[in-house]
Amino acid sequence: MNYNHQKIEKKWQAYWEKNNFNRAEDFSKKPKYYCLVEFPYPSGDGLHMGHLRSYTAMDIVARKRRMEGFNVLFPIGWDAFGLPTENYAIKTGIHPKIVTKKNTDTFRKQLKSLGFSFDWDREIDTTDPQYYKWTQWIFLQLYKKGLAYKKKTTINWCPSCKIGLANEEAVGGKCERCGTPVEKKEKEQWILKITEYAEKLLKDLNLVDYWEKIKIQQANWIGKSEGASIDFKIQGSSFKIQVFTTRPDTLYGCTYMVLSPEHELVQNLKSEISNFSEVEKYINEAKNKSDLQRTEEKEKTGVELKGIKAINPVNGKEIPIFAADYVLSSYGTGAIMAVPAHDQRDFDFARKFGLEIIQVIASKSGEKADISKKAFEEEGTTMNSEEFDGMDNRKAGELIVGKIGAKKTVNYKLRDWIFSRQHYWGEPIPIVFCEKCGEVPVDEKDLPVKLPEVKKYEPTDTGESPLAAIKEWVNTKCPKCGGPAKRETDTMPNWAGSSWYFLRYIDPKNDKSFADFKKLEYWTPVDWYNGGMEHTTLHLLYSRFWNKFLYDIGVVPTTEPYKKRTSQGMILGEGGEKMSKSRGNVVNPDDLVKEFGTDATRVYEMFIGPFDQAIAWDPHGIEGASRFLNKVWNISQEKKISEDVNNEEIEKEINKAIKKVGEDIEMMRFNTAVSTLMIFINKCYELEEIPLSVWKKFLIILAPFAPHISEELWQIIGDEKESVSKQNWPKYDEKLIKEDNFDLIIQVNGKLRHKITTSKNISQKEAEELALAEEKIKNLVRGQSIKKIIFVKDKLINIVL
RNA sequence: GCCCGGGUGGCGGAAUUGGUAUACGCAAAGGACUUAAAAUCCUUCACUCGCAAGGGUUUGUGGGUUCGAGUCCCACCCCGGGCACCA
Repeated sequence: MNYNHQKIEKKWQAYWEKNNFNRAEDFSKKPKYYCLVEFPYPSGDGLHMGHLRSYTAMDIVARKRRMEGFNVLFPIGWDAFGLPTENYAIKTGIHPKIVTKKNTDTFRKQLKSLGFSFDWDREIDTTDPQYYKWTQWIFLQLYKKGLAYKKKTTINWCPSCKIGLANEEAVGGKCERCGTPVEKKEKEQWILKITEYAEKLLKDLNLVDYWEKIKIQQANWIGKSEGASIDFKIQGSSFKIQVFTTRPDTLYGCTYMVLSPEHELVQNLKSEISNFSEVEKYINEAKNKSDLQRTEEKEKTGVELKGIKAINPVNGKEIPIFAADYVLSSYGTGAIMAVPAHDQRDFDFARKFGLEIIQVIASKSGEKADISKKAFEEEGTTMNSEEFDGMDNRKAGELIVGKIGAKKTVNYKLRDWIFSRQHYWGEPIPIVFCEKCGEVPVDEKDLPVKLPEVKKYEPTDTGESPLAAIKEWVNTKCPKCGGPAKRETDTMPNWAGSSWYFLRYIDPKNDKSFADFKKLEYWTPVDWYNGGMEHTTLHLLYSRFWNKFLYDIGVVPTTEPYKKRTSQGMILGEGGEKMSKSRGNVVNPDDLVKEFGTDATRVYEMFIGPFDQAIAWDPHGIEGASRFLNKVWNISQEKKISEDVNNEEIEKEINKAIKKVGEDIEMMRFNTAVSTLMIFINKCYELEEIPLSVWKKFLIILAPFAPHISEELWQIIGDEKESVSKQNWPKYDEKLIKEDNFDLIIQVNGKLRHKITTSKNISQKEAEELALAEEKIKNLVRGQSIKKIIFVKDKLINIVL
């Protein structure tokens, strides 16, 4: 018989909600536990399977923590600013606010139908002016500390959509929306100085318990490299070229220099450069190249700056200077010392332009590494380096830095965060421009700067935000002098609201500050944060940065926002491809809930495979989860479950299951936790009678996975007043888990030949006697001499002939 | 190119420190119940030789260490993810 999941699930969801089961209590005497999942972007498509995987996992953790006696905060909200909503508004003319409202209503209904134990009293929405008021407030604090500044930079420009795109919106050099190759355009942009925190963001990874791969990805993104800053004089000029290098040991092999096309020295030296028109032509070509073209090009290009020479500081040699776009203006000093013998890119360039290649590092063994076909980039022993010859190259590097009086420096790949977007549906940046006073921040008491009502959301031809067209909004008064001023019309990126949302959950209705400090002290840091791997670099880094900044100005109590970070793998479509509408392989959670029930959906989501790996959806797989729950139901209907029943065997099994399921949840090995529950139920199925205490323990450990059916069956037992969710997580008895007997494996020459059940703790001698007494083993050993015997206690005996 | 993962039956996957490979689930086949179907229950199910008892082979490929390797070491191949002219 199948149980009626629809009826049961609705019943208990209503019960939990009515009785405030999931409410987190500020300042409770219980120990606190803050479980966090990434809040969804409420798209028109509704919840997808990825949300389910992450939310189910953390819901299991949250429910287990409550049973363990913690005061749990498990909140949810909406990261609702974003392009799809804006695009929809452009297409339909419906205000993004209305679209957002509709979508969040759908999401809320879906999330509730799945029985997630969120504290709905703390629901937040980044597009709510009462929320983004504080996003703007944080921006102003950054501004006041000089961490937000305006600068002309090249942005990604989509000529078809006529809009500036963030790097993350220019996927593979193409516009995310229309696929047109992205061009470059110069524009004044707001930028946040995240690089100021590069070292802290890197170093403090030691303070947190993130999965190792997440730490590695963060560290790679920050990309610290240590080296030296070296000045090269320009012959007959007061200008110098400063370079950053990680290989000062190769300085004797530096045979030319390269400036990035955008380097200011190229312009400064205009009058000295004899072929300037040629140089200018090259620079303009480079500028107009898209990122796509620039990376697709295999051949190196460049042009020599004729008429000027640089001087290698270590030996006074004159060397030529080039401008080439393989040198990036955005990393280091935008200029390099080129060592073609020991850097493949320089090697390629030198070959093309017929430049000198001097080998200065030999391989460790001393022989000259072959540099006829490619550069030798490994460590080794110095050569052609005057007094530094024959040394370990790293040591020589130190000495060379000393000789020329260069400085040791550090560089990061991490770039400052471009914070401006030319969109409507984002937080307005709270700055005005006064004719007299210049750039002036909006007064904090005037926050929020609300988005104005508009009729059209199309971007303008000039690349400005649609807000620029709203004259009555743009024209304002200067907060300083009261004179005429204009508002900043750019808005903030999506990442803004999500950089601090975990703080707002702590005090979501506060209108005096973004959150009360005492409450922050009680709840922070987030104890466990789970989310997608795709947010490891940007979102995770941005929110760590904001939290660190807020810590530094004394408004949050912890330097790191998240104690622990884990990540779920993607749920793929049936064939192992990404789920997408165009492929038609999207699985809708609503259908699953309707057909199989929430509990079965949750159980299968967890059983489907290792949590951190990508897994293809199997439409039949969920039937297994559904059958399992039906079995659980049927046991409660058909078997005798009573206090009068005793069964040591099943007692042992439940203790094993408690241990395994508990440990598996902590390690996010949900698939084996579910399999443990299944094994236990299969054992019960063979019995006629089950001890009541055992059955109760089972329902408790089942509850985090399948909370609805567990509640119903708990109620059917009828002798407990409180819900199963209010029970204590059971303890297992180590003594009961221990087996008295075990299967002794008997191997001959390492091959399994026989096994016998015997009592634990037998000695090697006893085991030998047992093994050699077996007829089968006797036959195998007969006529040969025993060389040695390996004995592993309580496991095996191996007879080597 | 670099950095992370991963490769085990027809499929998703299990397998503490090296110690019974293939748990659990799906699919499949046979059977029971049923007028029939669904549901449920029972049985079989890595490959292979054999009537059977029993034997041989097997964790991407090739080597190695070991009494013993899915697990450790070396080389290589393939797949997924991230970064990518970062000096």
